[in-house]
Amino acid sequence: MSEKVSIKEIAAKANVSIATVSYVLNGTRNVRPKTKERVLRVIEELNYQPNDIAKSLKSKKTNTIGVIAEDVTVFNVPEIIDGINDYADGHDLHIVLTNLRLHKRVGHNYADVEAYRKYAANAVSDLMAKQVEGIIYVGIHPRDVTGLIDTRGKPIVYTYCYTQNDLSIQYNDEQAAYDSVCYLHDKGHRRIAVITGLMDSIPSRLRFNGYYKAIMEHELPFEPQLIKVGDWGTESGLRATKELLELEEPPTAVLVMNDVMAAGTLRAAWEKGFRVPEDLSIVGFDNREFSDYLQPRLTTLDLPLHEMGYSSMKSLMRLVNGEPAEPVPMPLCVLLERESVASPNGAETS
Amino acid sequence: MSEKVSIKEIAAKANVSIATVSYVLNGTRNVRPKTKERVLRVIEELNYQPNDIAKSLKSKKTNTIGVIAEDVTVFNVPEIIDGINDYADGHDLHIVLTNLRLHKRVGHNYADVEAYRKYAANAVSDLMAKQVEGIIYVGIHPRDVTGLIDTRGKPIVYTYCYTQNDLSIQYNDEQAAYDSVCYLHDKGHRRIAVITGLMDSIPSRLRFNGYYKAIMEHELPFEPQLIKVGDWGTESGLRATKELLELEEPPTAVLVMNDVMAAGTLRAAWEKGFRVPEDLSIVGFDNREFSDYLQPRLTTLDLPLHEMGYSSMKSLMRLVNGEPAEPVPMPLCVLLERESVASPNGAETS
DNA sequence: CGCATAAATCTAATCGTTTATATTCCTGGG
DNA sequence: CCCAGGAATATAAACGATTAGATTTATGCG
Repeated sequence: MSEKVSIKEIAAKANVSIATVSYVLNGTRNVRPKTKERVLRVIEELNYQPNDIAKSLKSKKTNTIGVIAEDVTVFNVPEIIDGINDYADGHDLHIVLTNLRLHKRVGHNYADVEAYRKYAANAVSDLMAKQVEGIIYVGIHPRDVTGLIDTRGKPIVYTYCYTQNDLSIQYNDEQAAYDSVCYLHDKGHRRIAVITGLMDSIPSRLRFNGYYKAIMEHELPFEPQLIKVGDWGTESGLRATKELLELEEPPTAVLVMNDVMAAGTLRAAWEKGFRVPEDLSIVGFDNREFSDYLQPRLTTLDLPLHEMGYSSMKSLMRLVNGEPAEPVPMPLCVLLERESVASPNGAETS
Repeated sequence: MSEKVSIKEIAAKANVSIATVSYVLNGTRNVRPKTKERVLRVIEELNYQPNDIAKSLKSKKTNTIGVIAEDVTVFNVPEIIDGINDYADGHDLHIVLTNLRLHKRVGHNYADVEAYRKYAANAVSDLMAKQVEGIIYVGIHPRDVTGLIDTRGKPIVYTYCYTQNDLSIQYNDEQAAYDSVCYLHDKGHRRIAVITGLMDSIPSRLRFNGYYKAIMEHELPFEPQLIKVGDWGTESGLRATKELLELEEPPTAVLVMNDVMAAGTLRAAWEKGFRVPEDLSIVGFDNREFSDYLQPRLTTLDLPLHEMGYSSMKSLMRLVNGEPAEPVPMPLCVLLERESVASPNGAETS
């Protein structure tokens, strides 16, 4: 009912032209105070609500950006979206969210890019039709998605995944692994093992680089038997840890490349009769919520997800506004010290 | 560059009127095959992309609904959004997501409704301006939000929270608690304790109703010392459980009203030397992801979050289409049997 | 008081579609 | 071969705003 009030009705009732109404609405031009007040009153009376659709049509600006998430239910995505929203809120921007629902549609077979290229393509053309100003693509697992998406020249920024030709925001995996090995070294550890994720994944390799670099720099033993390859699952963490603890000379600390596997590590230690952190120190990765409920509470690396989202939006808006892309420093992980790390056998902190 | 092709350019190049182009695009009227083909070819050549903004302006339909989430980073929200998206995908609908970011803005003080009424109001008027067809409001904690939002007559459906005047989709808390007590009874348990959340929360009360009802129906002991009030936090679960286990006659099973507290229960049992499930059976609530990493893996109630989202959208679209609201059966939780429940002391399953 | 000039307001075109209505083009039967 | 009548297509008016440019109104100064 009150749906139908447009500036035309306002204009009629206030005895001015629609242009004048527009001027008072936007302050685009001077309007005599008397007139302005009159118009404002009518706007109030008629409970006028602006219509952004019409505005967008004329102005060719929608102040809307499209977010394509491969799967919003994956643990890191909501926090990234939160960061995107944070920026959007502060800049009068709106988000059209497209959820590809990859897990539900193609299971865990991310390698089969063709299978969901069409989902992405559909999402993109829908968003284009909606005249979004740009697109943010949120991958669920870090990997190279070059060529997955054609935006026909509209700005796009990727996050949590890699791409060759476009801007992509990803946290510094290598640095994080490096930092945590240094941290363990500082605590006095010398035999530091690592349990990786699947080695065909980019972050596994980057994190391993960080581990390797730190080991070399501190001239610590780099022994193949201290390197275990997991598959990101909790069972693999359990198995790998058991192998480590059965070594003649077991490590005193282990860097585990995600918290899920670290949960398995904890269990293995318990089963083998190793106390954590007294006999074995553990650093996890991801700061999953449950890592704080584990026993002991897990020391782990917090991912800068909010910052990634925020930063993606910021970069995207530069592109949207035609400014040149500027290099974005990689967001850093931060080590959360909780209870799963101690100095080994009464060794003193160096 | 190729941005600017509209049906006008198509019309010109194909030597037809814009109306004809529109007809072939929408199949609204018959078009001679020859003409149709010609138009289609030009569309292809010029790489025409439709403009939904213009379409919406004329047709007064945006096929867009607004989702207001109090906080997308809260564990249950993404799954609800996923359900919303699932419905949207199948019905050519789009989602404008507004994230109120309540945790970040007002901390955990949800009681201070006034503090975020303005956020909600802003979100609503933005969405109205964008001409969404309806709104879904996703609360973060189940509570009554009546009067929080004025949509000026546009359809709105609430989920995960309660409201007096509008439609609200919430799962069946009472039934879930009832079912799990019956399940424990079936397993042979007779002394069944409960650890509630804060008792000023609606789900705590509903779940307690379910517990009470089942206890009464099976004529089980209803003793005050078997009822512990927690605060949803893991520490409170730990404390409450210790008290239970220190009882002269401790319970053989306990229903814990969320998995976070249940993690504390597990820890308490371990500290007190009770084996789970041999000496103490535990049923949690929420099916948080980590409940599967606990030791033993936690038997818990899975929340029908996806269904709630899907169902909210379905109900909303009925309203949008002017159909009468129809009663929606409350989505049900489902008990996931894992490892934290067994029959007590060799008692046999009844 | 009259007029130049500045300030306020209005007119009308436009954005990219849809869709009544008008017009033109075919088709086939007499 | 003509014409009625239906099929195909074109014209033009919306939808609700913005914004040049035209027009009107107010202001100040000689």
